Amino acid sequence: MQSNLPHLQSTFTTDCVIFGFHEGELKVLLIERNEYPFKGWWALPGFFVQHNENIDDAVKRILYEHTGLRGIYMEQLYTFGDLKRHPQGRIITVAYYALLRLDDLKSQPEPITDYARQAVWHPLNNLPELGFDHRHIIDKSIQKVRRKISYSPIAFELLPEKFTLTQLQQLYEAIWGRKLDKRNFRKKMLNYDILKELSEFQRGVSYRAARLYKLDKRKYAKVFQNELTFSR
Amino acid sequence: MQSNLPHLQSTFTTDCVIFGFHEGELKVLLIERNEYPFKGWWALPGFFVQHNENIDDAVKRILYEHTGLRGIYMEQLYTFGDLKRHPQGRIITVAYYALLRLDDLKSQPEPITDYARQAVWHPLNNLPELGFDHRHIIDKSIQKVRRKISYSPIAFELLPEKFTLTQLQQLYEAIWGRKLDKRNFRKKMLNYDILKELSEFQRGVSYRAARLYKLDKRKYAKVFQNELTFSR
DNA sequence: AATATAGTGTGTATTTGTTACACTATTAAA
DNA sequence: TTTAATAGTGTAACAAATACACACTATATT
Repeated sequence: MQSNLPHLQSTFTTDCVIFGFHEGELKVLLIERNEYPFKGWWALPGFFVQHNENIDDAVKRILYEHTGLRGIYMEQLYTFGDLKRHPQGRIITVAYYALLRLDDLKSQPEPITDYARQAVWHPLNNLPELGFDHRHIIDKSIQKVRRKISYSPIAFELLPEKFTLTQLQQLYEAIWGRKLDKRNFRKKMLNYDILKELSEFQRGVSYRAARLYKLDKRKYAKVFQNELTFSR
Repeated sequence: MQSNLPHLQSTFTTDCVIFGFHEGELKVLLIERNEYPFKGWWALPGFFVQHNENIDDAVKRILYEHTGLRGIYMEQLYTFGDLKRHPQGRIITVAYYALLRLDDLKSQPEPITDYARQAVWHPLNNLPELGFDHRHIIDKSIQKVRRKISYSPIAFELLPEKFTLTQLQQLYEAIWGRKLDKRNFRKKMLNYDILKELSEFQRGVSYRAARLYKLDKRKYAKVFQNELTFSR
């Protein structure tokens, strides 16, 4: 806006809270930092946004560098700009969260960046100490996911393409942090009429195999506009 | 994060969508810009965040400079950073929205900044052409307010301290853009048990004066935690 | 004085959503 | 063939949301 400054550029970072769901537990992908500040500490994947790069593209790049995957669901969360959040001066960070199908990952992720020594999935309920204000960012993102899951079918972004109703229920339970009634959950979920019942069943389990479902993409799109109300 | 850059600083702006409610209509405070780029255009109040200033404080300052008021309700909306959004290079803006009691304003606001020639309330349904991506920012903020009003009593931030139930209903109708059933609205709203019925009535109206209500602050606080569900 | 209009105030029937709750079926492993 | 583990299913009571009916009050216009 100041017209006397010819070519202004913003220096800022982006950080991404990457959620995964495995064995009934929500997990977050953290990196061990290989650069100062907070070298050797756990932190969120994130780095400076390049000057010729849209923010969304930077996040996509960071997601790819840490998971090897593209097309991951992501959404902007909040911008953190407290004067003291970064030891080297005021650097704001535009935080995103992303939801990942863990079965799309072939193996343990190996980051291809200089600033991360390794990337490891941590259970949300048992996080190590984190650098910067990253703990605060994670707390805020889980709040947002918790709210968003009640009016938008984002939960499916965390599940494999074919899933059982029990898996879906466990996911809701993990996000909301409380048990749900099985019959009521199924009734409600099937009533939305966004799931396609498959004739396939689970394999390799030592008990009665559960039926598999997948999202009905057409109906899904409709519901995405109208907004679900999956409360409580 | 790059440890070889000693004192990094972010250059970025903040813009604020200030909502007001008057005569059954939602309004937005716009300024006529007095600086390039977009000199002479309508735009949102907003400017560079100073290097020693928290973002929230910058927004509070901007709100004060344009309305003369402090303690206005405000919330971060989204950060816009498209490469082409600012003609002088990539400047990201951290957008906020604010909700204002118009009766707190003594008169037409007179901005005390250099970059604004005047500030004028515009009806949300009839906005002029705006500079930058500000039209987009307003669209996004009304979506957010529309959603937030269903689970949080932010509507009261737009009303005078003492208000009638009809005013409250008109506000919901203006934000949601549709008519509500009067009897059901009142029943539902009174059921939340967050309003205090006053023994005062409207004055100076040429029809039956309506009873005035105000928020019951104690109960309000409780509800704010638990979250309302005022849907549809 | 009559009429139209806009507002307040109360009640009730209907529909819709939420909750609580317990047994049978299937599969693999021992 | 028994055991262990999980899948799968229906109904009734209750609460909440909605639609709609009616009555009353105040004011402006004619």
